[in-house]
Amino acid sequence: MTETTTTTLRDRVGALVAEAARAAMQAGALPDVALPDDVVERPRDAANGDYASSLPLRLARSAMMPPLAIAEAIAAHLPAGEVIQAPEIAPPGFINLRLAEGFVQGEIDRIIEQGPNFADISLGTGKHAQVEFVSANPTGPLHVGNGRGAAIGDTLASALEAAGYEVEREYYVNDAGTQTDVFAETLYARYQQQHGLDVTVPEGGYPGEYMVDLARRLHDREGDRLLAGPGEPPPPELRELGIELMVEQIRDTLEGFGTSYERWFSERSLYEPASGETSAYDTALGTLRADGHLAEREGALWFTSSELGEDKDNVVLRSDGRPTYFASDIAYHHDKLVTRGFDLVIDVWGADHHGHVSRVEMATEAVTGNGEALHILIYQLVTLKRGAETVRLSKRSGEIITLDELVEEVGPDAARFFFLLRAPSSQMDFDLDLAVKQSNENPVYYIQYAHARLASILDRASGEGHAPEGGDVSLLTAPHELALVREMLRLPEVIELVATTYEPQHLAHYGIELATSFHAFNDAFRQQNDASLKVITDDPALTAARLRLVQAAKIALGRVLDLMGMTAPERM
RNA sequence: GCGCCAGUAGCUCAGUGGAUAGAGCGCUACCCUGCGGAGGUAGAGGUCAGAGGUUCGAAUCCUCUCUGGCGUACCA
Repeated sequence: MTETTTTTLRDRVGALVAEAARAAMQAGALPDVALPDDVVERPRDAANGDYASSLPLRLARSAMMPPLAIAEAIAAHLPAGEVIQAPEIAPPGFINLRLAEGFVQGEIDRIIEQGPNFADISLGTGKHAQVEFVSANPTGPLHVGNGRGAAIGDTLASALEAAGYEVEREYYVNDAGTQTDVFAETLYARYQQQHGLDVTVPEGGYPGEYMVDLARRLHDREGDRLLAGPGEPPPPELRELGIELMVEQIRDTLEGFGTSYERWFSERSLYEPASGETSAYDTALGTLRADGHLAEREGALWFTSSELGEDKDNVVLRSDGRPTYFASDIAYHHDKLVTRGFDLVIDVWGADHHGHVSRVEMATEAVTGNGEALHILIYQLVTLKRGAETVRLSKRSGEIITLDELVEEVGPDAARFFFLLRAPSSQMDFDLDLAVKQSNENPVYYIQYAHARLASILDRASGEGHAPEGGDVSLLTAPHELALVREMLRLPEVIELVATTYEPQHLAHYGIELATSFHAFNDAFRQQNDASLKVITDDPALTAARLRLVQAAKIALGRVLDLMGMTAPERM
């Protein structure tokens, strides 16, 4: 059994350079100076090696030596080895490192051994993480903007899993606030209309047509038993059933988008004491009160965040005695971090909520003492366009484009990938006309096509009696073959990057680059007009070796697609 | 007004203080009796919004200005 390496290759190479630097210090070739954490990076230009270190440039000041002299001192203690070739020094003070050919070849076997676990790292081993995302009010269908949150949150969760965390995906259901009152009133009006009553939707209610559909479903299911007397408010059960139906609809939409959750967390449950104990709300507010973070003023109860550096205080309990959503948020984060004890909690919010970030962070720190564990990820809003025309995203505007409609038009894979390509912090335009018109040119197909081609080659080889088993990877020496392996070896580093920056777009861009490497590899024979460069050739040993490369590439590409929640088709 | 996020190729966008700033789409020219052409190769296209500053080195960090999005409720 081969030992599984769960650090990244970058860390391994970096450790070699750091060791060499320390050896140079011990030998007196270099003054004893502190080393930075990261000593190697991936150079932009492959001509500068697989990894490069700018350590000499960075140490020049503290070591009081010219960068090139430092580079030579380090390089002298950095011999060629199993992993890297002899280093090259490049002005003004870089040490360029190339992976040893034998090492690159051997990694093919290791990737096949690891199979679907290839690229797992141990960054989060033993830690529990929670990613909460979408969490839209259950008062209407999900729109396109929610899709961005779903793609980001789900992929982030997958990347954290690959990084070793135990991850829970959670949807926070706002079933307790004033918006659900408005929802219930609107639904009740539509429900009454179903029974021929002349009632209008209340001022400020939800005008959308979906409320009519919802009322019809309610009518079909429950008949007229939810009708109250004239002038009476909607019965509580109607609200419950309405929210239930809406949550079901949202769950269906997300499943159709390829996203499912471990847990649907009810806001209302924060106010319900668990078996004779105090509720999460009482516990959290009690902590704040005990620590002197609450003050009564103007008949309301305030979180005195201005004493903690915030520009103003925030109401937790209104003068009419009803808690605000902020109060729920405090209790919710206490539950996440203290009651459930997650080591890492990521909230994925749309930019329309960014005004809440600092106060929730502050309150979380106050109530848990562990604010560091919370990371609130803000994604900028999606501007929806039809050609040049901007479509507003709002449940209250006339036209809303639902996530269902988007999935219907472009498919879940393309929709997810489109969202994942953009950094969360970047505002993005989503041109519906373009998405439909150019769906065949969407980069999602570029990646999936590469996967289908890989599968096809293995199929064909199998039909002709070839198999990857027993192939000798040391026969693979062509540049386009080794370049493909090198590209695969980046995946653990990409996962580490996503799991530490919480920015899933790196995965999407990497997917394109890996597919590009494969397409270039696969078309080399055609470009060079040389049939001996094909995978399946007259040479059985070479064929078997190349099939191992193809098998490994299929594993790597399949992993990337899986992390993004996309299908990895065997044929298209 | 104040705060947060952004401004990079014609368009949509990547870019972890390092070497000649990239991709897709669009455009130009090539490569098919094709292990799947939804592909490959090459090319044109840039004042990294502007001005200062920090640094051996800045698209990246800091300050200011301009432009856009969002927020700034006892709404969510």
